[in-house]
Amino acid sequence: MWTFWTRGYHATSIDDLVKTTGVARSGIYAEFGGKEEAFANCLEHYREAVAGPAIAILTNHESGLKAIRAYFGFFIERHRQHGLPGPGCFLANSVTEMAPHSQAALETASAHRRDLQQGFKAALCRAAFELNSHAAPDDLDGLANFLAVASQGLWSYARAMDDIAELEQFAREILALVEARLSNFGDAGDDCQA
Amino acid sequence: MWTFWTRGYHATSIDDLVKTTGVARSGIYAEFGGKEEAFANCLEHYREAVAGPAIAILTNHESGLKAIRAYFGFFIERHRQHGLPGPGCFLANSVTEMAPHSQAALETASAHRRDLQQGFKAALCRAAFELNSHAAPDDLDGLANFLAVASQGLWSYARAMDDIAELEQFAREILALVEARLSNFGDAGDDCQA
DNA sequence: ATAATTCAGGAACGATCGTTCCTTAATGGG
DNA sequence: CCCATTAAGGAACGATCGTTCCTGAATTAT
Repeated sequence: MWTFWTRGYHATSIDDLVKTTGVARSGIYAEFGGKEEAFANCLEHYREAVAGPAIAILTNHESGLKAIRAYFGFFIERHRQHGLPGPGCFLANSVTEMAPHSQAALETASAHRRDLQQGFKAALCRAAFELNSHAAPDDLDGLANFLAVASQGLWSYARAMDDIAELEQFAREILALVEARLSNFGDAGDDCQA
Repeated sequence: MWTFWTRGYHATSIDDLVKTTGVARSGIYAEFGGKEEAFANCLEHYREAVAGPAIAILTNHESGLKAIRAYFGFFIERHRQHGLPGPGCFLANSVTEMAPHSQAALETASAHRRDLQQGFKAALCRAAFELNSHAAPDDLDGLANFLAVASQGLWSYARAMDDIAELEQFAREILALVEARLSNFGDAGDDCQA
C-alpha cells in the first residue's frame, strides 16, 4: 500500500511492488488479480486502517471541541513523527490522479468524505452545545463540510511542505476560525446584527 | 496543456499529446525537447495564463472584501460554465502526483502558493481596514494562509464533485468564516475576552 | 525554373509496461 | 520413502512507452 500511496497508481510498476513488498510477481496476481484490483484493495485497506481510526477520534472524545482539536493534533503529531513532506491522504491523492476517469476511485473517495463530514458534524453538535451556540443544524452542516474540505486541504498540503511549524499554524488557524464562527452563532441574537 | 492538466503527467503519453494538440511527434521534441520539459513548460504557462489572472482579481478590486468575494465568485462561475467535475488546479494536481519525487514541480507550486497567499494578504489588509478590524499583521498572515489552503482545497474538490450547489455552499462557508473571524478581531477589545 | 532549406508525418529503436506461463523447491498424504 | 499438490521465482510475451531518425512535401532564395 505504501508504494501506491507515495508514488501514485501510474508511477508504480509491478516491479516496484515486487521489490517493496517482497511478494513474487505471480503472488500479486494470485492474491489480487492485477494492478487495478490491487490498487482498489489498497484503497479500501487505507480507508479501514488509516482513515477510519482518524475519523474515530472525532467521535471518541466526549467533548466536541476536544474531539476536533484532537483530530488536528493527531494530524500534526503524525507528521511530526514521520517527517515532511508526508505522503498526503491516499484517498485524496488517488482522486486527484484518477478522477474524473476512474469512477471507482471517485466513489470510494466520496464515501470517505461523507464519513469525515459526518464525524465533524457529530463533534460540532456537541461543541455547539458546550458553547451554548445558537447555530442551526444547517449552519453545522456547512461548518462540518468546511472542516472536511479544510482537513483534506491540510493533508494535501503536507505532501508539498517541509516546515512543520507552518503546518501547525494552518491547523491552529482553522481551529480558531471554527471557534470564532461557533461563538458568532452564539452571540448572534445578543449583540450582533448578522 | 489541457491534456496534462486533466490526465496528469504519467497518464499522458506522447501519442495523446500528438492527437490532442495536432502537433507532430517531431514537433514536440523540436519545440520543447521532451516530455518532462513540455510538462514543465505547460506548468509555467498555466501559472501565467490561468493562475495569474485569478490571483489578480484579489488585487484589482479596491474593496478587500469584494476582492475576496470576487475571487470565489470567479471560481464558481468558471465551474458553472465548464461543468463538474472540473480539471482541478493544474499546479495542485501536479504537486500531488509528482511530489515528493520532483523538486521542480514542488518549487513551482510553492511559488504559486506564495503568490496566492500574498494576494489574499493584500486583500485582507484592505478588508480589515474597511471593517475597522483590530487584527494584527500576524493574524492576517494566518488568515491569508488559511484562505490559500481553503481555495486550493476547493479547486481540488471541484475535480471530484458533480454538484455545483455543494461547491457554492463550500465557498460561501469559507467567506462567512473569514468575515466572522475578521469581525471577531474587531470586537476583541470591546466585549470579548479572547 | 531550379536548388537549398524547413518541417510535418511516420517508421523504427530500445526500454519498460502489465500479464501469463513454466520451472522448481517445499510440503503433506500414502 | 515416494509421489501428488502447492506456491514462489523468474523467463518470456505482446503492447506501449519516450525518443530518435528518416522521408517527402512545401517554401524560399537565387
